[in-house]
Amino acid sequence: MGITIKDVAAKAGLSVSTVSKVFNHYADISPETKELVMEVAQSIGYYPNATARALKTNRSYNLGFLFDENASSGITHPFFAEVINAFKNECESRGYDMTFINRNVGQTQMSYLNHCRYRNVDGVCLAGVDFFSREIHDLIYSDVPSVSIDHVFETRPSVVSENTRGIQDLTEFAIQRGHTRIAYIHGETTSSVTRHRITGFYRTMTAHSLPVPPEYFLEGKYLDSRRCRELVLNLLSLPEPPTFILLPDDVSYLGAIEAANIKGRIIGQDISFAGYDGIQMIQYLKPKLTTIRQNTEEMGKKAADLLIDMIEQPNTAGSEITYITGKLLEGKTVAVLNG
Amino acid sequence: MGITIKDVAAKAGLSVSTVSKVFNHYADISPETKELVMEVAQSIGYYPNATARALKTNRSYNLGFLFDENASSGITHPFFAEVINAFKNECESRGYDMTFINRNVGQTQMSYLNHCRYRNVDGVCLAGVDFFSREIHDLIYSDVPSVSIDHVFETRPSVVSENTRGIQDLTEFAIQRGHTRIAYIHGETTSSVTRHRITGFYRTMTAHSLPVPPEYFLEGKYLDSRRCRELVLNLLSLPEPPTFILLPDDVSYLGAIEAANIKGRIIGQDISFAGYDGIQMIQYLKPKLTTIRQNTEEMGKKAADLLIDMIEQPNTAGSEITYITGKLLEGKTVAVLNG
DNA sequence: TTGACTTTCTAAAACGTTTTCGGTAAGATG
DNA sequence: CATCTTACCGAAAACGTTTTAGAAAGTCAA
Repeated sequence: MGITIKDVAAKAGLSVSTVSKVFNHYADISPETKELVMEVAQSIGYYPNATARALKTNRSYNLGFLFDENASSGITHPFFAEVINAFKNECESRGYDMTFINRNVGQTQMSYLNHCRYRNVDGVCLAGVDFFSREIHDLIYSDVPSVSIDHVFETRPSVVSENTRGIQDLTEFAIQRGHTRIAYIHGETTSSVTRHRITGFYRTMTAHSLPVPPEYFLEGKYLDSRRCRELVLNLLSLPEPPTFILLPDDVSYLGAIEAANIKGRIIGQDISFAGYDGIQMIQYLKPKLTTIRQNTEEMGKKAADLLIDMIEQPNTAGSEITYITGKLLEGKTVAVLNG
Repeated sequence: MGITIKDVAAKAGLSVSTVSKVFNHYADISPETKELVMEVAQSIGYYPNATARALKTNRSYNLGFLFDENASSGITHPFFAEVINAFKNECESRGYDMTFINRNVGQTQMSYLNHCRYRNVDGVCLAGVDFFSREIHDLIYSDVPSVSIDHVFETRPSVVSENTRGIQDLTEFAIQRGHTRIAYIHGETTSSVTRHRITGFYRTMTAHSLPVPPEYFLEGKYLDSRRCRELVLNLLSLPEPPTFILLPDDVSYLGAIEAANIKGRIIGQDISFAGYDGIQMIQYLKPKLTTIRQNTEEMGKKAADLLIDMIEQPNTAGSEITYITGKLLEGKTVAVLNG
């Protein structure tokens, strides 16, 4: 069909092997031959075929990205979109392409592991999945190189954002400004991200000998502003409402604003909020949200680098954990009570 | 390395050809043999290798997605993210995977066309690129099947959202509510999307014999709320400011809100706005934005279907244009002047 | 001149499939 | 019983590469 290495060989009057060697930078090729081959290749528009190459070398230069199996938000998720984008950019600059790994390929169901094998990906990056499922387990403990984001497996490298630290900073920030009645609407406890954040929260509160009454500690959902709205309404209806509320994430702030309006509270005065993620679009809201800006750029890039390093130097592959620190973005949503 | 068809053949006591035929649903296989092969394959965890298959059949079951070459927003773009997600989901349910096509694979620059050939994609979908560039031209007029979103090439099928209609509806909506001083901050004129929208705007204004003074017609930028803020400020500082402003898109509304606040205008009373896209997150803002909700789900799905149909039935491949109609979402940002 | 290196190239096998073309055996037909 | 079908299976070539092992020709020292 297309132009193959044979065409180049024929036109250059050389063997296929020689042409191949030129493209793979072998040493035993004279400069003249090299130049000739390149010229001919250029002139007839030859480009090596990745599939054929992959078949022979068992290297596809294709990386899998596995995330969000329930596909509720998918690529649309503002936080993951940024991470994926950074991952993709780093892949590309290192010569790899990226393919999404999923379970339903056509009619037939396929395990993640099989999908990886089927596509011959050189490695796979996991983010935002159910890290405790059997399927993920099978994949992680298989021979396909992998790296996980915001979850650590003992045998694989991982990139995790310092969630404990982030919530600690936020809580500390509130306390420094005189808040003592601090509530936390956290995300789903099934994820380790949430558990780390909860740890950070309790740790800080305890350090300052502040109580956390059970009605101040609620399970919310990530990215669900409607649910957040309800929970904030509940909190504000309490006989003794909190003065500061930690939200699951930035998107939840949309619901929090509504709840505050309904209750006639002025944000940053009568009630204080903090989010998590540092999503660009949310930062445009008034009042500007105090939050932790996650370094998504770094997370995606680092994940790609770890994965590719592992692929290219399998001997040096470890299971290191790379911590990415977020940054507290001070907005206008936190009242100063001890002015 | 992995488990191959040979292993299955050996264990089942059959030839490689027979096993292959089972997996490709050939007719000349007895039910018993079929079952045996499936059983053995299952038991040793065999899955056909897509690369080998691709090499032989010249079909990779892999689709390229090409978008946003300058990578400014990339996958992060709220509108494209939704389209891509829908495209991806439809691909998957029809048995295809998706790979992003770009230009910089490793150190070496590679044309889009070469990247497609290199990866052996069965087809490619284009969205949000510079449709007038040479590179895109080369790709579109090559033999690799393609479909474009929001731009039409005569020789290829395309999916376009009814942009002219959308702006028409919005403008009409404003006029019906008594607005006559209507300004339009449009996006970059390099895209045909913008040009269609502009057509819709002028057409409606002219139909109602309403003037469009030059100072009411400004070139903004998509997704740039800061720039929008400046332009809205300018408009509101005019001796005779407009009462209604069409914004480039929903994200721009963030800037518009700021500008209105600065100028002390109450949105939906003193000044009216309309956006475009219908992005979920923006809909949570107060006051709720009147906008056109683009049917991104349908756009992505349809693009995938067109592309796959073209690949699977090349004879029936046409160059039809599929129009996707948006839906006017009535918010609270438009004042009624003729109440 | 000879042997030992170097340098540069090539032949051929291999990667894991698909697919064409036959082949064999069993059953059907006369 | 001989022949024709039919149903099922396999051998082998091919897809476009990479890579190993070695061949051919040139260089150089003794």
